[in-house]
Amino acid sequence: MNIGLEKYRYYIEVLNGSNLFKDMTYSSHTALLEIATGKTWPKKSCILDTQDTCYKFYIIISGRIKVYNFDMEKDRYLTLFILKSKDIFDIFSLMDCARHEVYYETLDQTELLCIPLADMKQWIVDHPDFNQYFLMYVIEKMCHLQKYVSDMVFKDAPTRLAYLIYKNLNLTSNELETINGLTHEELAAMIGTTRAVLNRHLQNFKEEGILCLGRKEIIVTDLPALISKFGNGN
Amino acid sequence: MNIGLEKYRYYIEVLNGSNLFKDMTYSSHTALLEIATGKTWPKKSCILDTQDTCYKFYIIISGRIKVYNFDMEKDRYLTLFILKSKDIFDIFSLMDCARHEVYYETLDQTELLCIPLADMKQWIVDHPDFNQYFLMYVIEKMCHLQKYVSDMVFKDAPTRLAYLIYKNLNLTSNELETINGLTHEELAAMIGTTRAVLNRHLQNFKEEGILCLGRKEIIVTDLPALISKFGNGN
DNA sequence: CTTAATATGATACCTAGGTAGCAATCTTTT
DNA sequence: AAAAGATTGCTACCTAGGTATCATATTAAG
Repeated sequence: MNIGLEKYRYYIEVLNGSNLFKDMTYSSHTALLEIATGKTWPKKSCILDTQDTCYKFYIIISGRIKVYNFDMEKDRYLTLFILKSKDIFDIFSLMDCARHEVYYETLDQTELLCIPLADMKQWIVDHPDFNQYFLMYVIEKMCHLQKYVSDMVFKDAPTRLAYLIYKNLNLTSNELETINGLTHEELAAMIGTTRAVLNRHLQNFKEEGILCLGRKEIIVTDLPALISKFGNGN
Repeated sequence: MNIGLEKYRYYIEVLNGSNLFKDMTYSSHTALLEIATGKTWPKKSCILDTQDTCYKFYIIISGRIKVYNFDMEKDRYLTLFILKSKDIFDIFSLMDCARHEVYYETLDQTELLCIPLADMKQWIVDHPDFNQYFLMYVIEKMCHLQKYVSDMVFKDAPTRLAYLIYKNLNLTSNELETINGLTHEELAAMIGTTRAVLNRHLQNFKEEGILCLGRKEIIVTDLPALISKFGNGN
């Protein structure tokens, strides 16, 4: 990679802040940046047109990317994860995993480090310590999926919605993070329901004085009441 | 471990057959069996009384163990996986992962290798190649959860049921594997529904001539019709 | 052998949530 | 400025699936 020193430092800083790369030597980071290319994708870019993630591996520097899968019959999609700074993808192609029906799309303008898959694999061979952190990372994502399944089965939509908002609420600033600025459509896809249903429950919460609603904006006005909506089992 | 040669060979054979341990040297296996104890658990044993999986790691030799989580409010459980020969658990405690609400219960009499967690961690340090296979293993499980979530959202109960049966059907012998001999309650927990609903759809399938039902037994009589129930999107 | 526990089949009822459709804003593009 | 496209709010309707409750078989236990 041939870039300005400023940018280089910035990338290193992000790597240092991530659980995946933090405990590595400076030379490991250098070797990684050596094989990486900085890229910027505009909002709403769809990635993984099959070819792409088959040959490239990505580290997110800034911005958000949703990982979703799409159901043709119902013409609906389901968001599995929202990836942000310090996240990586695609885990599966890195492991030569079987076909998995997952798509990627940027929610913001997104900066990434792009690394040819073969180079990344070689880097991992050269830095075997990484496997351990990688494992932790994958297991963390797996925990999320596990809770996702059980919430879909046991919790109703209002409960899932309340929890989604709470989980992404910065309790200090009282502002939403990670899911801020998303449409109702996007939020619905994050709790496995449709826009209409999500809106219904948002309106209910609003009438109960729990939320204020604006265009692409949710403000929590009664936190205890919000918490009581999902209650103990979380 | 101090056991008969016959049993020793049997364990080695299982390890050789597993994706997790197959590509290892004989001495790696020996080192593993050195720190392991053979155990047999009767049917319906509940494991992970918190203490247990915190300090032990298990490799399944024979039998089945369901991994489930339980919802107090609804008094229902959801089966996430069924582990069998060559599977391992608990992944999470091995990685010092945060609390996760998952329980284990044997479905059959089950033979296991039991290894103190600390010893297992040390063994992994001594055999770093393992991390790679472990990663593959975890990602495989993750794929399953991913499909689980999206099926819960997009597919109705009959579709999920048909697919469950198909996936566990040995096409050569026309016999069910892994889910054979389970009650309707257990089967329902595998597709995130209740016994009543599952039974309803089983009866429908039966009337359509797709299945024959016996006590703890399902026989597929019309495979093409079964397949048409979940159709293309799988 | 008797009793208790488990497993299945079947009924009726109810509700959460999915669907369709439309109008009113707000934004972006032409 | 006008037109097209998003985004949101709201209505009415319908259905899959959850709940509750029995009645039978079948198996296990005392």
